[in-house]
Amino acid sequence: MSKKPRTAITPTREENFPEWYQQVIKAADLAESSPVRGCMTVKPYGWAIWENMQNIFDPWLKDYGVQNCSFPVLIPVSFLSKEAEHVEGFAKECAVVTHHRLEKDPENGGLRPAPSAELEEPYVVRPTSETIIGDAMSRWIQSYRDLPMQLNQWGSVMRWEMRTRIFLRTSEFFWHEGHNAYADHEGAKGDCLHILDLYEKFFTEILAIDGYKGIKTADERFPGANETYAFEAMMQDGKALQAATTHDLGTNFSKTFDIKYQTKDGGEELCHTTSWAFSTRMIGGLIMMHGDDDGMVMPPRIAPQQIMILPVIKDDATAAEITEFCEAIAVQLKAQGIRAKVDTRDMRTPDKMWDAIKKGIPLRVEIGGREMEAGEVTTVRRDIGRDSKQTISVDQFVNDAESMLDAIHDDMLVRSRTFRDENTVLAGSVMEIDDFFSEDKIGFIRAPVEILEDEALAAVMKKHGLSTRNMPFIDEGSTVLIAKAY
RNA sequence: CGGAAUGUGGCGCAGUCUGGUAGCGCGUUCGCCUGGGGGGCGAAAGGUCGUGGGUUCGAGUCCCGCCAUUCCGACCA
Repeated sequence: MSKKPRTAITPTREENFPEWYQQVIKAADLAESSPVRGCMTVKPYGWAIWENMQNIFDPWLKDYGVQNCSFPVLIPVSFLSKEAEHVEGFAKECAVVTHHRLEKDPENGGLRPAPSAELEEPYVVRPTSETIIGDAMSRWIQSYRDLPMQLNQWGSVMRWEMRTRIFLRTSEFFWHEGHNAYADHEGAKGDCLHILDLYEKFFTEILAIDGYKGIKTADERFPGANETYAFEAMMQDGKALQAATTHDLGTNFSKTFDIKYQTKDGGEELCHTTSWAFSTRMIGGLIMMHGDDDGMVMPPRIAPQQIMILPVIKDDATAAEITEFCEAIAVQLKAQGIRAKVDTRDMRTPDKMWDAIKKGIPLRVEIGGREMEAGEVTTVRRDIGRDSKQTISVDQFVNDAESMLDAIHDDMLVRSRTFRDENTVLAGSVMEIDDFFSEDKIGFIRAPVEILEDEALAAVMKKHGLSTRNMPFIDEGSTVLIAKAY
């Protein structure tokens, strides 16, 4: 009587992808929704992923010349209103601070904003910081010698979203936002392209997620940008996830915030500014890219725990000895900079295993009396599962651990690429697009850009909930990607 | 903000139609046996039934408001 092995996550991806996504977050203990509408509480295991993202990416920015700093979380409403397109884009989703004091509410005994403490000018909780950083840059940049100015801050922003999902879209989310200023268009454009390359490197080499770099169509541009460049990844359900963007803001913000510099010959010119970001949304991307029906599958380089060592203890007599044996191996792994840990919790072994599986720890190591006697370990790769179970000597394992993790990363990246390629479909007409999505197929459509001129396109896009993702560099602007998106 | 659904111990649900002292599974705690992909037996703890009103002798159950979550749409990283 062979029963189909129970999956750790119900429902499965195939049964109900959005619900599966929620359940993975819960099972892996990444985050939960909070008492604050639309906001999430990121739990330690989830936050550890974000910390790793910061720790890895931040030095890359520093190496490029970017300096970190911090601007206020509150922005004067008057700042936001200066750039016309920018206001239009963000005004409708701003949380507004109007008072600076609470007082006892005579009506119900609770607290209320004190009417006497109303601010003359309200603030918005920053939805993004172009304006307040533009204001600073106008004072900080005087001469061509001050350029380029490359600033970044790690922080959170707030956008009052109508519909939220943990990591993918929450009212408050964490990100880094870079804001650079250059003397001319070439500088700004080069900046956008360079940082997009850094993002690509980060997504492929660290997160094992490949996608498409490209230029956004006009209607998908950032409010206030002349050009938006984006990295678009394909999730397992075929929907697109905009993973990161860089914006060429031209002189739009320089004009409104008076960001000018004196040229070598004494003239006065407007700066060309850029802004660029990725966010905690990428944690959602990791889940939807790599997760399976048993939960999270962490790419090794971002995994908070890369190797989990499970002592398999049968009786109290050998417990201490086995644990010690495990700890000694962990020490050797840690000496190589590997994030390894022995699970010494007072739980049943199978429960520990499932916990490691649901959390997506890349490599699980089981060590019981048998292994200890023989000087061996049993390893299991999370991305492959029980079929990858193998027993090797401790020495070999310690020696190969790093390359085993690299192999996991490489395989995950190849799978990501293969999936993307297999689900990117060429289409030459609006009808083909309609047919594709009418048949419930998933993936990206790659169509000639001329299709954007076709008057029938809008209706089909609307019918299937599609949007243009970008015009990918690989086709040098001759095609456009069309897909459903997060 | 429109359409739909849901809110009952930590989690998943039944109970609501037909009002009458709040139940089940998992998890948790304790004990014993166990321990290499979710084990067994026994005991125990744990709930203002989302919230505020109303109807009633009596409300988880009926009526109204509000809030939250999820899904679909519009909007968006």
